[in-house]
Amino acid sequence: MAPTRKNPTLDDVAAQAGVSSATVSRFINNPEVVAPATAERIRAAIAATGYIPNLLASGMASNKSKMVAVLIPHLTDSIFNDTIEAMVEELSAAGLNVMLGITGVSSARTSELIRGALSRRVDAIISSGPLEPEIVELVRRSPALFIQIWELPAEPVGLAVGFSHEAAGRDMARFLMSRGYRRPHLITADGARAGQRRDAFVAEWQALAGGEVTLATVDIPSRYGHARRAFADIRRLPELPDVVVCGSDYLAQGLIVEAQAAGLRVPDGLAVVGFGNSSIAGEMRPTITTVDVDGRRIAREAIAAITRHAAGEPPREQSIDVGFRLIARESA
Amino acid sequence: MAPTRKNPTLDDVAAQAGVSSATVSRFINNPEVVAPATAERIRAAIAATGYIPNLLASGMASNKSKMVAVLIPHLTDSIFNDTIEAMVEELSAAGLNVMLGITGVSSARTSELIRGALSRRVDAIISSGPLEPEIVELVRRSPALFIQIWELPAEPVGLAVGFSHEAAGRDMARFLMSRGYRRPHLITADGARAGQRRDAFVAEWQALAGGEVTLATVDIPSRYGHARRAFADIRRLPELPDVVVCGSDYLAQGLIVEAQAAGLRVPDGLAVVGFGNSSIAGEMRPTITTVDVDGRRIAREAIAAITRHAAGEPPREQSIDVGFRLIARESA
DNA sequence: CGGAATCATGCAAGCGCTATCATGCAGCTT
DNA sequence: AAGCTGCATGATAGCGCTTGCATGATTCCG
Repeated sequence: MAPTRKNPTLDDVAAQAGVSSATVSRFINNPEVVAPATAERIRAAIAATGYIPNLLASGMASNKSKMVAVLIPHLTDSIFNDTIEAMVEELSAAGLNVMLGITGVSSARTSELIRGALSRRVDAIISSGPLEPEIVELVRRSPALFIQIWELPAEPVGLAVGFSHEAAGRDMARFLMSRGYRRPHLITADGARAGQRRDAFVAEWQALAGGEVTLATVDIPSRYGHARRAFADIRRLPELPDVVVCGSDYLAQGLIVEAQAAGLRVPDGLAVVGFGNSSIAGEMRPTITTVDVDGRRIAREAIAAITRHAAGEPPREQSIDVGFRLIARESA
Repeated sequence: MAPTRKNPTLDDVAAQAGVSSATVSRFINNPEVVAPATAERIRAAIAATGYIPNLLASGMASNKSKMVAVLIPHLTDSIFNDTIEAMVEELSAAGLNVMLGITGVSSARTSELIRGALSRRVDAIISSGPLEPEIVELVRRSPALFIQIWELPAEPVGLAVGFSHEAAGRDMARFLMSRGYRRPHLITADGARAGQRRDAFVAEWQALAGGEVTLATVDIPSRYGHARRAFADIRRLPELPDVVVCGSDYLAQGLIVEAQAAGLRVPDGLAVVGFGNSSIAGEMRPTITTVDVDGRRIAREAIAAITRHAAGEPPREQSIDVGFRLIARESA
């Protein structure tokens, strides 16, 4: 093992460069405020000493950590992944580090992770899903910016960046009706957002005087693996639906595979729609009709807000609706 | 907005409980060393003040951050996701927070992220993939434990937890040969590990006096979306292969879909094998023959090592081979 | 050409915690 | 009863950085 000699500190660099540590600190955080000649000496000193800044000390002194917590329900087969990948990339590009938490479906777990994030004095927390009331209080009085994504609560805790799941459900109902489908079957993940889409779909469908809607629920997340059971359940219905509305493209993909394996043609024998416009949706055979959500835009809006917040600017708005786009493809 | 009054500190809690801050600190880190009665008073004081520990200060004073960096190439369609999800869960359970970095294919990006992690004085860095030589040096002299996963380099920088990609390639060659396949086509992601598997496969295949092996390369990660082009390329080969060896189950899945869409039966018309035993592999129609890697075991071994390292124990070994398992299913 | 304005830098006081050492007080032993 | 051991707690010195204020050196302009 190499000798773990102590890390060089700001003072070491300062001594080497013949300036005070304050100047080195300024150089690091704001290079243009130091004189060019000094800057050059400091640059050289940093290289010579192999200095690595200590962000713990920095965060402690400045009371900002340049870190943001990203809390997601799942990683595998998640409809969120594009958003999260975009988020992490954009955050890194903005010089912010990401603290990742996986909440599962438990709001207790979420609370725990939020506490942890607050312990680290994160600059912002990006989350989604239900919150315990006491944690809302905690978050409210913390200086960290709280951002809820993929949803637009009536009263956001901090900022919300998402879209209306009701509108998405409603639009899908109209779309399928206009395409001539009459017996939709909804497979919904057991969560709040999916429930909103489902309820809005059903309400709109009935308003349009459509036929009976059958419903099924799967565990969160709505994933490929649920397809076998979901399809078996469909076969047991008294009357076969003509279109299946899935909570994710992964589930939709699984259903298509099952349907085809059972000898049904998609969409003629059974149509299928997904949700999220995951990369597979456009590649599946048949390509999957779905709802596109611009994850990268969500990421960008969130990060712009964080940047403004960090600069001390007051929040501009409480929620940002990034909308969604229904993409009609081959599967329905 | 709620009044952002200052966060209570250890001293506030101490005053409230009528003890010194040192005792409160001890209580937090090691509850059993304080007298039960005192402990109770402190517990009450923490609740009363709404104290949230400041892990930045803690980390700075103790020189350990209770944070580990996890660096992965991708999030979407990644063969790693199960491992990462397990990793994050197990780390959280062990009271460690996760700093996530997405490296892409660039080792420069990896270096940058490692520097960032070192800046935060992480207790460990979990990474995979190629490293720039200078960063190896940096990591070597840092007190953080460096763990390479999903591979077993000849000379690990710190600890390696993975399996032999050569062995995996070799075993797959033997398996396919024994099944009677004669014209394999390999679709390999453009990365080191996949390359090792490919080379070992080819070498073994030739040693077994098998027929010609055709090769193709796709971008990292080896994902579903590559399937269309990959399949089109296969059709253009002078002679159709009898089995396609894919770099991931996602790609394998895509190929099966393409093959079926083209009227080929899998495995009779064209067999397909994947890699990684992702959740879809066992659910696809036909189910996918693949290589299983125990991601959760990798996570657990890594975390056990981190825990020991944090406790000051010397490292037990340089690399841990978790092996792999070839799972024969319907697709080949 | 003198005083004001501007600029680059230094000084030093923390930020909130941990860890070492010291201290006082019980409970034992002989 | 005197001395000792062990335990629970207190006092305190940093950990490495940022930042407001002070300072000295330039520059500017009437």
